[in-house]
Amino acid sequence: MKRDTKALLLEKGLTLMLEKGFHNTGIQEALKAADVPKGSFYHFFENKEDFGRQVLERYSEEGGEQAAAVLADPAAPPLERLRTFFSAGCQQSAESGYRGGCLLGNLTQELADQNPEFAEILERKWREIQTMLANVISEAQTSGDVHSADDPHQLAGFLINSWQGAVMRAKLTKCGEPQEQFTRFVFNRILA
Amino acid sequence: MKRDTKALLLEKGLTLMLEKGFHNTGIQEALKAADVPKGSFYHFFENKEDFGRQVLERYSEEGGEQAAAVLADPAAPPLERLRTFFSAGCQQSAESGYRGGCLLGNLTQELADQNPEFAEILERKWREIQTMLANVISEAQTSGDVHSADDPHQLAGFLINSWQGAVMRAKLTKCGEPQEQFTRFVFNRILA
DNA sequence: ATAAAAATAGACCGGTCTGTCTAATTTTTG
DNA sequence: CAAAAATTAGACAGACCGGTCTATTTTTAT
Repeated sequence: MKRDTKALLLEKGLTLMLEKGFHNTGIQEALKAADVPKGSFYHFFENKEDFGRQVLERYSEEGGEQAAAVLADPAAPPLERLRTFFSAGCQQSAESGYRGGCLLGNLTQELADQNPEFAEILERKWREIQTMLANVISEAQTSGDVHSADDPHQLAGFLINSWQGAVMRAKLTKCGEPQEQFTRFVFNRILA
Repeated sequence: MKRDTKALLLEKGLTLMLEKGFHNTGIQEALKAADVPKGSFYHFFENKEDFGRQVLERYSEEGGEQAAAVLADPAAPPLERLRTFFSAGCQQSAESGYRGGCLLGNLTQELADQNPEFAEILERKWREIQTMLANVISEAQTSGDVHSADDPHQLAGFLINSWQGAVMRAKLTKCGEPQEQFTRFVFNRILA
């Protein structure tokens, strides 16, 4: 039984695309990192775009599961789940040395204007997260943990967009301050 | 008297890099757009990185002047200046058809992990904006327009990062909602 | 065991990339 | 006007890009 070549390629591709972006990541580069010949690549993937799509799919599935495990956890009160969600993000950024950031954010910035099909996928992913957040906010509102009477979906949109801005700035400054600042303002001034 | 070739190249380069990013913009492409031969490019610029730096410099100088004109306008009360600043951003995004976004944000996302020298320049630019915002916030606090007693520089950081997240999402959805949402939450829930 | 299918292997193609080089031309300056 | 400097001109180089193609090897199914 041998190692799954396709999964290995997706894994290496994820690492590379996270740090270097889509255009600046070469197929040969991923191939070399995985020690796999070119023939295999075009056996498993149609072309580079297909590869990128699958890398994104894999990333967002994994991230989505993680997020769902936190945000839909019935054992914790909704506001605490929100805190856990964002502090997990802070932790992950720190663990990676503030490199790479968020693939969803990176590809959005790079491809939103360049590739309509990709853009559609990306927007769908954002909405998935936004919906998860909106549900928790809604719960927190009915439970009284959150006093803001804002529309949950709008508030969720504001949070996820703002958060992404903080992640980007953290990638630039290589420190946790932007994300921690975000957390502080959100939980002390907006929710709460 | 002939048109300044260097300025023309920078102009075309800005347009291209705004929409396509740094790596995905070719020198030949900019040359063709400006109808200028290659010899001129390497006469005016050391290399592609130098070109990118100068494009960024030109963009941020112009943007900085615009921002300063609004944020440091002694004729308007500080809170109103803040409103004007962000609503001008909304308007510019709309006018461009939500294409391109913000060069500072785009290059940050693309180059933060790739080019330390570039990263340093970018962070300096962000801090310039952040400082301008912090000054207005500070004014608004002492004038009583803003009740939040948060540290102006931290609040300014939160605002500019969040705003950038909204700009990115707007570029993806091709609509003004993210930025308008940002404005609503900031002025109704955080300031005010 | 054997036929069919899946996966591996890498040479090769046309195109594009950044960057170099020499020469011609234009502009400026003494 | 002439010498010097600035600019324009574009062929060329070498590397790398995504993608194709044929052949071989490995695995699976009968």
